[in-house]
Amino acid sequence: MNRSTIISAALELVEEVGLDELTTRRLAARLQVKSPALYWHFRNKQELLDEMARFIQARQDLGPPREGEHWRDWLTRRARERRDILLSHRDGARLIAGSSPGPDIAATFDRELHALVLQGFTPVQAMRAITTLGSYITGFVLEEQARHQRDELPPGDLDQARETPTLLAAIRDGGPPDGPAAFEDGLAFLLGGIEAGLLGSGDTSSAR
Amino acid sequence: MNRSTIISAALELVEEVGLDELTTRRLAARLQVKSPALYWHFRNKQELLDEMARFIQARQDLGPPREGEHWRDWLTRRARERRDILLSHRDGARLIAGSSPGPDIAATFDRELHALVLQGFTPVQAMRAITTLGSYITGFVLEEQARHQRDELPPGDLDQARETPTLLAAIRDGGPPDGPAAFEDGLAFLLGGIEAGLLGSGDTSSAR
DNA sequence: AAGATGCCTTACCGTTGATAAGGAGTCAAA
DNA sequence: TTTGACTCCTTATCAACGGTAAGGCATCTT
Repeated sequence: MNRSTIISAALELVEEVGLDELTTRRLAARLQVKSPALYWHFRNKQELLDEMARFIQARQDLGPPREGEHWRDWLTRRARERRDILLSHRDGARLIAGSSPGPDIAATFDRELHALVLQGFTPVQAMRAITTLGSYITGFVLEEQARHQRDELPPGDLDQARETPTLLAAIRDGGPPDGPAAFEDGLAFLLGGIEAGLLGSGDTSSAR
Repeated sequence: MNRSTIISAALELVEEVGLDELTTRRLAARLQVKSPALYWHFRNKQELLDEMARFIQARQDLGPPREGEHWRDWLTRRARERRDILLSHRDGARLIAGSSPGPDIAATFDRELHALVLQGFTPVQAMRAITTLGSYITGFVLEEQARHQRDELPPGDLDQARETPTLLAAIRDGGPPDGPAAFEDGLAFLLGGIEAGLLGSGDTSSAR
């Protein structure tokens, strides 16, 4: 038993019972071990959670843009992949939101910045583009998963029909405020704004 | 002692010791009371946390746009105010991210949608604009506050100088990935994209 | 005067993250 | 071959947590 096996077991356990029910004892039991044994491999529970978050995020490395791929398509792929990864793990957004990044993440990040710089971004523009997308995705999936978990007990507050007509019309025409369509629309906002930001500043060869 | 005094005391306590150290016993002690007394007023701790989050969010109601105010300026004010509110409470983002909205929030939301519809948005566009901004702000401040709290113990990992040159250049020129400048840039991305989304769809009277 | 209700206390429960101390197995040096 | 160190786990135990049960004591109502 090493750190990797513990992390894998912990992720499996979260998948089954949720992040709140991930306790050192349950995790130890699943590993056929008593709970203090875990503290030989991890200083404390937070260190385990950090590594779990890093493990999830490490799957996000789609590499540089493909040959001739426009940064817009590449960032789109990247954003969707990131949301998919967070969604594919129960409480994935909560998990990564509460942990520190880690050094290998920084290296990947740097490579991504470089890819954008090659397509005409300044380093600052590249950083802003990626971190803004990151904040958006984290916030979006966080709410998405929180609602999904909350809706197991619906409050049934449907007397609002006359108090929130515009909201109801919006939901009727556009679906709920979370979900794939909402994500895509927000993503389009951001990519459009990033492009406009590029054009606004001096240099521009938006087409590659 | 009623619900309001408890909520106020709880918010003060969070300000002093942080959300993780908000326990029913500490809160009760501050109110000169034993901890089970709280359960007369609240069913459980989550209900208290929800109301705390609602209390914070209730301060966010800057009303409809001013006379002649363009939606872009109004949304900008709204976004900055929201970030300021979250930042003004310790762990503010974590607090509101983990709680359910509440019905009065829905009413405010509807009023905001209506204000945008009056300026040419469809209900769906209005909803998308506001919720996307919301996801971004939540995600941004969440990371901002998490880092602020984490940086009390800096890891000192500065051997990365040659491993992440683009990232370092970006930070040198543009400051850290959180902070006011980063927020403003991301906000500008979103507003630009929202405007482009309006223009892209049929109707357009972007100037009011 | 008698009950009902509101608000709090004392006592207690199971569970949690975490520490201390120690015991077996392995492996290397004397 | 014995000794000691190192690894990795166990047992025992801790203080603190969220939460419940039962009861006490005012105050208000009838």
